[in-house]
Amino acid sequence: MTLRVLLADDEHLIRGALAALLALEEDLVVVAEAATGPEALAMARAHAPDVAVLDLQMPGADGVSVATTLRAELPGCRTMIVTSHGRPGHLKRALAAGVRGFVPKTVSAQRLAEIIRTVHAGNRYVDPELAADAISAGDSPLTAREAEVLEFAADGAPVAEIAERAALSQGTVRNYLSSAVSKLGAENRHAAVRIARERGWV
Amino acid sequence: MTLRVLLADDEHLIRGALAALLALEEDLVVVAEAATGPEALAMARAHAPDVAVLDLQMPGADGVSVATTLRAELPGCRTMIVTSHGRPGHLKRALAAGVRGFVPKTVSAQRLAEIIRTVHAGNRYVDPELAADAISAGDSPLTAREAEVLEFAADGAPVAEIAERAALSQGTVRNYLSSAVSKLGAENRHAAVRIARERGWV
DNA sequence: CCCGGCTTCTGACATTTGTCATGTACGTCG
DNA sequence: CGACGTACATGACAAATGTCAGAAGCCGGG
Repeated sequence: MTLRVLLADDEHLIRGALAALLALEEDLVVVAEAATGPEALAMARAHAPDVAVLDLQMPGADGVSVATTLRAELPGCRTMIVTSHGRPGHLKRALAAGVRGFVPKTVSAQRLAEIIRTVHAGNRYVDPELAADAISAGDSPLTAREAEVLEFAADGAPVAEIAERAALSQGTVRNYLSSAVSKLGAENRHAAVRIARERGWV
Repeated sequence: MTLRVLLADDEHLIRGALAALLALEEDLVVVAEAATGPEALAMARAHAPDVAVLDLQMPGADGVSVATTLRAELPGCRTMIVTSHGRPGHLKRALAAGVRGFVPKTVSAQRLAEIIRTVHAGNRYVDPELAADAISAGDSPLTAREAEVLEFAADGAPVAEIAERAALSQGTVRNYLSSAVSKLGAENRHAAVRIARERGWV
């Protein structure tokens, strides 16, 4: 009884190397590979794998949104995320999307294989260090609107533009930004964006 | 006559997988692995490899600074950079540091092996797409001071702080920021920072 | 039902910015 | 030498931003 795996990562080098390493495991077989979010979805539909191993950052659609779609379309397919830069908020979003495994790329291949089996068995696995980060970072103190406005401010747009895009008055936008900045203990909104990014709250 | 390779990448998964794939090549042997910049240097000193394959982003010291040191200490050792997010400026800095190969992680393992051989033979290899990006992005239009001030502004610090850290008057800082912003065609300095980052000019 | 929190707005104010004109000093290059 | 570009500064003004007070509506919990 082999365990069928889908591998999605935009870095060809990594993906190929990973596939080779997983192929060494007796009970695992990589049935499909994908380099982008949409491609991963198409491959999953075509091959119905047991476990989908997704990179967090991919062109098209990120790992979490792929996982969400997969959860709806292929309930029998377990999903897990592998990532280089694990920000706490991503972990939260991933778990909310029904992802059962979340590991950094710093783990070894044997460990990854074990985790794939764990996930397939219906259990969950979250990297202890990432979990600790997520717990210590805690929940976002920002309200929904504050987060939304901060997101619009992320690329350095002036208040007028943010107001237009968020369909709010400029005064309201400034109030939200102001409260977000004070909640995050930042110097100004740009620093606030940076902090929220680090914590994965945007 | 085997070709001795040093592999440095902070992601254990990638590094191990890569080592396994390169081991399949008859003429290549991975003599050392490292997860950080300083570790890479120590390993290089201990094993004197023919080619050092360095990740651009590593804890401690990045690939380019490792390459610079290596160039001085072990002139016989060729260096090459492998990276996920290749920004044009990095390529320039890398070439200036005497790096002979610069490839994204999207290449296949066979290709990487070929490139390692190319580099060892004394030739250079730069990924065509990255090269095109670098050429189209061109040289930084910023003067040394403009770039310096922009860098201090990178984390969203207010002008007063930048002025202090750069030992300039606030007016001067604003002038530099202003000219940088107009040179980059940005809305404001924060957008300018983003653009300069993308182009690898910071 | 009333209180508190979230959302939304307005208006006013201080501070921080971006921009411009203008000036000095120091190199280099013709 | 004189012109030119770069580095650095000042001062002044307009625009953007940050902060505060106040006020209205909505919703959920006690």
